[in-house]
Order: sequence, then C-alpha cells, then structure tokens
Amino acid sequence: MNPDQRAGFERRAGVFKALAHPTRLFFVEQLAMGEKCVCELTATVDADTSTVSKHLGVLKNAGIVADEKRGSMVFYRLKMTCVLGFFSCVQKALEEEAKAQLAAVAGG
Amino acid sequence: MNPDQRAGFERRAGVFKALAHPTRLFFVEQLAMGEKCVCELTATVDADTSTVSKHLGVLKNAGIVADEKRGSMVFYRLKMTCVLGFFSCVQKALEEEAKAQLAAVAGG
DNA sequence: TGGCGATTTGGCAATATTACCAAATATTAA
DNA sequence: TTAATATTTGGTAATATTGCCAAATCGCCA
Repeated sequence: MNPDQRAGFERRAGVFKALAHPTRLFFVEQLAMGEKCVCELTATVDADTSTVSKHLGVLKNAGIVADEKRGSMVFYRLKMTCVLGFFSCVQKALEEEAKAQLAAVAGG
Repeated sequence: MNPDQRAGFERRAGVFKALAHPTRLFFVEQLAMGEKCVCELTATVDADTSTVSKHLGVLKNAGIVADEKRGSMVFYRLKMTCVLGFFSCVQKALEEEAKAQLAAVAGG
C-alpha cells in the first residue's frame, strides 16, 4: 500500500468512521425519511443539544449529510443516500449470523 | 430511541466501526479477490504481524470475515460480501464531492 | 437595542482505539 | 524432544472519541 493508496483508504475509512456510532446511525435513518432540524433530532435521543450538534457535524464533515439554515433553525438532510444500502446489508448479515448461531446451539 | 432500538443500532454501528480503519478497509478489498493467509496480508502493509492479527480479529468479530486454520497458517476470507457495495457508494460519493468542490473553486 | 430560542464551539474528563514489543500457543519438521 | 515458523494474546503508551457544561453566535421579535 503506497502513500497515495493509503490516503484514499483513509478518506473512505472516514466515511465509515462517521457511521460508526449508534446515535449517528439513528440520525441517518431519521434523515432518510426526510429533512429534520437539530431540535427535532435532539428530541428523539437522550443527549445534550451540543452533543447532537457535534454528531451532525461529524456526518456533515464526512459528506453524508448536508445542512441548510432557515431562520434560526438548521435543517439536515441525507446527502449520501446510497449509504442506506449499507443498512440492509448489515441488517441481513447480522440476522443470518444470529440464525447460524442459533442453529449451532440447537445442533451442538 | 428505546433500549432495544439502541442495542440494534449499537450492533450495526459495530460493523461500521470495524470498517472504520484504512488498513482493515484495505484487507477487505484484498479478501474480495480471494482468501489470503495472515502472512500474505502482513506482507502488503507496513505493520507488525500482531497488529495485522488484531485488525483481522476486529473484522472477524464483526462478522465481516471468517477464518480457517489449515496447518500452521490461518486463512481469512470475506464473509459479508455485500460490504463491497459500500465501497463503490463511498467512492462515487467522494468523487462527486471532489468534483463539486472543484467547480465551486473554479466558479467562485 | 435587548432579550430569547436555536445552534455551534471550546474545554475537559472519561473512555476507547491503535500499534508496538514481548511472551504464549500451535503446528510442522528434524 | 527441540527448533523453527505462523499466529494470537497481554501489556502499555500514545492518540482519538465521546458527552457534558459553559460560553459564544446567529436570527427573530418586541
């Protein structure tokens, strides 16, 4: 892996890093249903507004969401919509995993 | 977000967390081309064998890869193949991002 | 202008991740 | 059994992430 390759992998890893938090994952799913302001998102989780803001900043910085200020409120929307495909992939994989483990327990 | 939901998001976030490292991302791409032993993977990156082993352990623990011992060597293979779809998604998104930024600079 | 609500930013302590070294384990060969 | 190779595990220091509080911004309205 040369330095250029490395830089590319680091950038891509950054996107995964941004998704590697339950709250942020939850926000992405929320935004998949349509744009929401920070206040709405804050109301759905048990966390300080500043914490929510920082999570959204991470997602924005990774290019996953975009924000738009309207009045005194800031609305976030999902920008990298293809990430939703990740979720079903992971979901299915985890379900299969669970099923396999169950079978192993039952069989063994 | 109730505790059950939270647990689900934490589990899924775990998969992203496992992918959130350039070296691990690189390994996944390598394994997409076919199984490889730890020694082969170690040779492709500039890191200690123990470091490589731990990275592979993270991927394995997340259910992304599977390992099989044959003789004194351990072979890893890609198990959650759907993650490859992530890569093209992220890749394309990053390219579009770069293009947009370029246009912004040129236009502004 | 002054105050209020919405959001971001700075700072900090707690926690988690990472990478190396050294040591342990396991397998093969002599 | 002993030596050599492949891999994992334990320990540890450096670094990064997280979440709260307090303070700063920004926009709106009286």
